[in-house]
Amino acid sequence: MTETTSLPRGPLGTDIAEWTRERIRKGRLVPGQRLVEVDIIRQTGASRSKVREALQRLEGEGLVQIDPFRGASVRTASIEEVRQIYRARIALEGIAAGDFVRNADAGQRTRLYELQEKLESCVAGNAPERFGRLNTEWHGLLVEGSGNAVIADVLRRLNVPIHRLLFESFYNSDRLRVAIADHALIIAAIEANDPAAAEAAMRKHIEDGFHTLSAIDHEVRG
Amino acid sequence: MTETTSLPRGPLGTDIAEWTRERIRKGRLVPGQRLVEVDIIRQTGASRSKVREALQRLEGEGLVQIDPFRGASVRTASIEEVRQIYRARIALEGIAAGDFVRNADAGQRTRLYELQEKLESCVAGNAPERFGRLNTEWHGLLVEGSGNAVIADVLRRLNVPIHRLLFESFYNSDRLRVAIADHALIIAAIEANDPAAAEAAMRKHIEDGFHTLSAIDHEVRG
DNA sequence: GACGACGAAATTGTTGACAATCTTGTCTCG
DNA sequence: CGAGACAAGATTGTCAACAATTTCGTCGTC
Repeated sequence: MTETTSLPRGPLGTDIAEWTRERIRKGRLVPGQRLVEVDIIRQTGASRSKVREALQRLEGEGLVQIDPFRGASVRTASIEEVRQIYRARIALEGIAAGDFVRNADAGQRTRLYELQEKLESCVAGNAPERFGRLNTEWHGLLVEGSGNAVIADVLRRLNVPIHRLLFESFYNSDRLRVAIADHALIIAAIEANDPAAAEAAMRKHIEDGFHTLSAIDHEVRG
Repeated sequence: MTETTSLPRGPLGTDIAEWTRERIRKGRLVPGQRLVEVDIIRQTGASRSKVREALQRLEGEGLVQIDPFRGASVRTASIEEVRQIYRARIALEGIAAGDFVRNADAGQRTRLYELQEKLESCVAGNAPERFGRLNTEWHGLLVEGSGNAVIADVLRRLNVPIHRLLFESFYNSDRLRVAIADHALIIAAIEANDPAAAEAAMRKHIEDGFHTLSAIDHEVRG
């Protein structure tokens, strides 16, 4: 009896968490905004237990902050925290790039190259939204090819809190060109079977990304 | 009215989580063992809501696994997952060692040296239990000195699932001597103000640690 | 004795009601 | 007009009862 299709059950706690996560990502919920349980219940149809479970889950991920008797609110990530997150990304995606060289199979390499070509097509078409999605996919595929699910999981959690910033104006066409050139360097190291070079190129790529983000932040906040 | 001492409240959800976490660490709860809610209620005096909240929190940390209508059980970490965790530690503690050289103040450096001396005294006294605690403290201080709270948090979560293995027979006197020699190399790089060397030494240290652990595991499981 | 159906006990999932606390609007007094 | 006291409403925290599901022992049949 493994038949579990179309059970008349409401959404699970993880579903609510995912739903809220996505709303934060899309900028629908801004930092500091309070997440009232009843509102989420109305909009999702879930029970209060599930909503509370979801909010606690999101607190564990660092996405929201829960104060006693004041509920959950979208947490604001300071530029200093973003810097620390990027430092962690440098370490983790760096080693993942090296491990991609060591562990990725032919299919994964091919898919990486294909994604790179799609990314390049975005420059001409000037499609920053599409670039964002493909870029996330590119980085995700690289980590997947490294064969390390633990690192993949940690990175997923680290990346979420800064998606809001990305939606500001991160992907202007200058940054697009630089990012694609960085990717090309990483791919060259992969094709040359040089883990150390791949790691170094990835580190530089992410560090540059932070510098761009930092400049934008400095500009926005005055 | 910030006076909140001695509120007549039962233990919080986080307290129960901490309590359970500690029991898993100490080996009191073995992998696969089921965590029955009523038992935890009896032993801690907390309400069921709190216990369930705690278990969900622990699931988020990857310490326990929750199946529908079957409850929570201590999750087993395969040797492959441990390998992936160590790979992440290599990346994160490596970069933290480099950042310690860049960011740590004089007091943190001094404390690191003092801890190293205490660790050395454990070799003569043959006190593996004390060594374990001091070693955790040493690594914690190093990450703290790197000035990166995000990395510190990620590492705290990563380290928990393998504490069980450590209690088997990781800290025999041979391993003690090797670990202390590794630490000495890292400290030398710190004193020489050489971030790259500190990172490289830390990477080697953790990689050796995994090889030791892997050998023990291979031996134990036949 | 092995195997499967059956049912009671144990365990987890869900809901709703109530208590504790915060928030907001209003009123009074200076 | 502004500041503080007060009360009503809104929101979250807690708990206990009930429903759904699994687990385990028992019994009957082959």
